[in-house]
Amino acid sequence: MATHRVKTMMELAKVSGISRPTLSKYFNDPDSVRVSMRQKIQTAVEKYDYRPNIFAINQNRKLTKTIGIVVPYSSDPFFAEMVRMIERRCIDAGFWPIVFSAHGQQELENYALATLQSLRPAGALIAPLGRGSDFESVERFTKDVPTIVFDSNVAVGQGFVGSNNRQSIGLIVNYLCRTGEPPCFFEMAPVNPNANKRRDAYVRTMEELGHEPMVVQVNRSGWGFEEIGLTEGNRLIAERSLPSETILCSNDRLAVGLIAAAYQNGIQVGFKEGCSLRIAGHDDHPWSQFTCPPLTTVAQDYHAIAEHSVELLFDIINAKAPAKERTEVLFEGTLVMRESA
Amino acid sequence: MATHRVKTMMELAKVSGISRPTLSKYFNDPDSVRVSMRQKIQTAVEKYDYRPNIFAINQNRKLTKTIGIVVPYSSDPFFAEMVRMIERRCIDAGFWPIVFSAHGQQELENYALATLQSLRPAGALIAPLGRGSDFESVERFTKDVPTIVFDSNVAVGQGFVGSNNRQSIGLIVNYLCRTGEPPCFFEMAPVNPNANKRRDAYVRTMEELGHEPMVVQVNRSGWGFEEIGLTEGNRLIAERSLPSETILCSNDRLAVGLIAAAYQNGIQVGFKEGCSLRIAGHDDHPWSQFTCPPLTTVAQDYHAIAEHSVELLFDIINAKAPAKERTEVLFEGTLVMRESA
DNA sequence: TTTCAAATTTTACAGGCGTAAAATTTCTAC
DNA sequence: GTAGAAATTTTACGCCTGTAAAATTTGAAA
Repeated sequence: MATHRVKTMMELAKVSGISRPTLSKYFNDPDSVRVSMRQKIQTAVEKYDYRPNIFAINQNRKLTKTIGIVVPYSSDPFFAEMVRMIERRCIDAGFWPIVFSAHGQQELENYALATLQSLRPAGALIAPLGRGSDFESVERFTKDVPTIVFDSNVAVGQGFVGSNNRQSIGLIVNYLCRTGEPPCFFEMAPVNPNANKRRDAYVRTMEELGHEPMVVQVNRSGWGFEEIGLTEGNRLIAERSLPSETILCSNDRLAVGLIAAAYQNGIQVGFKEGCSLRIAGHDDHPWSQFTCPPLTTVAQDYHAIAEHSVELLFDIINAKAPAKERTEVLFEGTLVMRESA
Repeated sequence: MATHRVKTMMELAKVSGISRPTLSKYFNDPDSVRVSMRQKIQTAVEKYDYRPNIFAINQNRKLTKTIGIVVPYSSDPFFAEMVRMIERRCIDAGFWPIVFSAHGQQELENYALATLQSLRPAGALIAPLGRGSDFESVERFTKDVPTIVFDSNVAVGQGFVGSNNRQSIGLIVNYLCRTGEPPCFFEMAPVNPNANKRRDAYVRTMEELGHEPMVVQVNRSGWGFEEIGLTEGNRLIAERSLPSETILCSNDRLAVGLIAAAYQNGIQVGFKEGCSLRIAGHDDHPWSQFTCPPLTTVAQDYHAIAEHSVELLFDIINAKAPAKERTEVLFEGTLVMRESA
């Protein structure tokens, strides 16, 4: 069966006795040819190990089968997980996902968008850097490519899918207040809209419950959240400047660092007798169950967000008309009670 | 300056009064045209916001500027970090990196390789799944594309760059033996050559030091290392079947899970007075410094591995001749002493 | 067997750029 | 100012597939 390999569709047409347009039709949509023909083609394709030239294909198609995925930081477990789910859905739907990470840098986000744009993708799913984004560039991109924004609600694209921070923060603040001392809120300089929404949600919930909001903002930025949690946690502990013995972190990665700081200072973390600090997070990152103690947090609905983002994008692509209205979909968080708070 | 956008090189030639072949030459290598011409072109390109069509370009070039990067699991912090460094180097060298993750699945690794191959990349840097790889597929890929293998030494491609496990494991085993009870070795069913090499290195070093090797292998596989460390750690502790109070884990992620297990069983981990278990890892993952207690481990030289892999690949690409001999380069690990052992 | 719609083949052109060869212009050195 | 080299332009063809339109064949129902 190891016949010489065939490199063009024309050659395949010759050796298989099938016309080239029919082959072309088949590769565009295997179901568009008769069953008998389909099988004949499949046999020939395998026999001659033929694969269409991606570049030639996309040169003439108005719409490629490429779906761009752009995330701000690919090693962040939240995004890593999102990417995995999104990729899977795209492949299953016959699309060709291609992933870019901005690695936390505006320059690289712009590069990714420019590169992606020149690939003329059918659509894109992007989680912008947020505050670090070059808004003009992102907007220009979305003017050209059907785009769904997820996680960080930058006001561009045909839609947004994310978490309902108001609800999820409300949930955990309520829990923390009911089970002990009302929490203070630990955050760094906000890097994206989520961070702001979470702080605001914290403040509002505390006020609703009749407590004084206590926001501890440290003047740090970047994507090394754990390191910030550790360093600043050490400082706050040394200065004894934490306004509460219950600390709600703006996200799990910050909490991971803070827990490390507590440990290194000999402070027992947890909700049980003998513990002097309660620490909670937000997101339910994959590693949050492995902290010591395991982290109490609010889970974002990863699956729903990924699923819905992709569905929304496919709808827009298939509609072939830019949605007249930017849709926003928010999923609710669920409380995950572990040992830390 | 917001003139109407120009979409083809021909149009750009018309509006700028520069011939198309010269433009083509410029885009292939800006240095191949005179300075005055270069500036004229750059001005026109910006004015008309022109970007060459990637598909049309690559259709005719024998060699594209694409560099494929394939990793077994993009959310593993080791690979996430490697990808970041490799991407950066490629971009700086004027190449176009494109990343694929196998997400731990053979099927997806094959898909990634096939997709990549049809992009006709100038070269590829791949970290195979290892045992989970479809060797035939990987080998077929490397026959077609100049490839450097990193991390997991599967015997394909033009070269390999990785860590000297013999040395690094020797280092930490020595350290552990000098500072306390000789370690047992905790591993799961090996997923790649590294795992085997590390165990063998452990056994040999122990023998050299006159100690009885104690390998604890748990019959689990997959990429959820922390979970395995936690679950199996809990079991081993409950059964009291750990052969030593010093445990060297085959990698940091396993150690993270094991530390969590110890914590949850009320066991103090560390090298200090009052601790009853010492736990060490291998790799120095980004989050190993945030465990409780911080993890003692051996650092792989991420930077050197990334750097050298890329250099090697560029050498091969530029030589335009397949290396007659497969080169193997190993970098040494360095001991990172923290609190856990 | 006839009939007609559906599938396939034939023919032909388009897409945007690489690239080769010959003709022309521009620059550098004398 | 001029020769000679280097850069640029002109001209023309090729890459591999998409796709449209007309001609032909195929298949299944009547």
